[in-house]
Amino acid sequence: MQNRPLEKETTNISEICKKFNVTPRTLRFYESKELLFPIRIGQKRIFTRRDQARLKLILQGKRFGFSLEDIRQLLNLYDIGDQQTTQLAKTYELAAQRLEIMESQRDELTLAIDDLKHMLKIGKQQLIVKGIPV
Amino acid sequence: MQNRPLEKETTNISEICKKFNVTPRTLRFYESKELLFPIRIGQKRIFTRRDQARLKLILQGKRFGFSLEDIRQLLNLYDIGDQQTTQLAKTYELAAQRLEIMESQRDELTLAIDDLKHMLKIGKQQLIVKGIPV
DNA sequence: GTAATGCTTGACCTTAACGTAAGTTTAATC
DNA sequence: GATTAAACTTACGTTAAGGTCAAGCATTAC
Repeated sequence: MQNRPLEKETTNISEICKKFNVTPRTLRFYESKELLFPIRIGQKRIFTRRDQARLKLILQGKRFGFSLEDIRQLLNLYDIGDQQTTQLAKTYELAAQRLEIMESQRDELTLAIDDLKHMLKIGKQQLIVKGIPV
Repeated sequence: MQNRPLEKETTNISEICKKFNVTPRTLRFYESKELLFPIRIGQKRIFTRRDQARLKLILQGKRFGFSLEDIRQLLNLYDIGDQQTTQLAKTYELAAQRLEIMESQRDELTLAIDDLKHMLKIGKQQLIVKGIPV
């Protein structure tokens, strides 16, 4: 009732690469930057469920143009229970700032989308005038 | 009635730098990449109104993570009247694709914002439990 | 035993978007 | 005419996020 037999808890590097469509180099790079913390069996890396969760967030963060360093700091939010109290307040502050940035970013993106839509409309008319099917 | 005396049509590099908060290097770089086409008086650059309009769009585009090369291609939309018909259709296509990307990007951003808000809520409770003012 | 995998570490390479520094021209001012 | 300020060119430097070898273990496959 408390285990989910179909989800492997840990796995090796090549499985992760397939699953998330990244290269080994990327995973090692993220480890070197302290974004992931695979455990070692001998000298091989084993990625835990926690690593996989973090990786998912890393890739998501990248899509919004966050730097790896930004992401590293944000990931601490997920470890919020483990944090020292002083750190916790700081991390909270960071996240709050980030939220503001993201919201204004979304607003601007919305504006840009409207602009682009407008341009497309004009472009479409041009095409129609010239008798090109669109 | 058809001239706006308060808006200078052309201007030199330092004015542009102030106005748009960029460095001369940036402007020269954009010129080298064929994003801007200042005219030359002797060896000095003179930026036209067209250059300024383009620069505005460049800076806007950058904020959404577009590469300069992407932006260069999108800028062609604004020169739509000058375009060859064949190019026009292609550019339209490019812009339409970009619009889709931007819209899905906004959707994801919205999701990420919600996630982050959720995390902040949790973080806030933690802080309150520990008696830290927030 | 040896061959083929799969994983490892190190080291240097790459691209984008400028920064920065050094030396040169040009225009304006004293 | 000399100085100074603003622009210019050329060219090497920088940072982020990996790519791309090279060389070396360790395990399994025969």
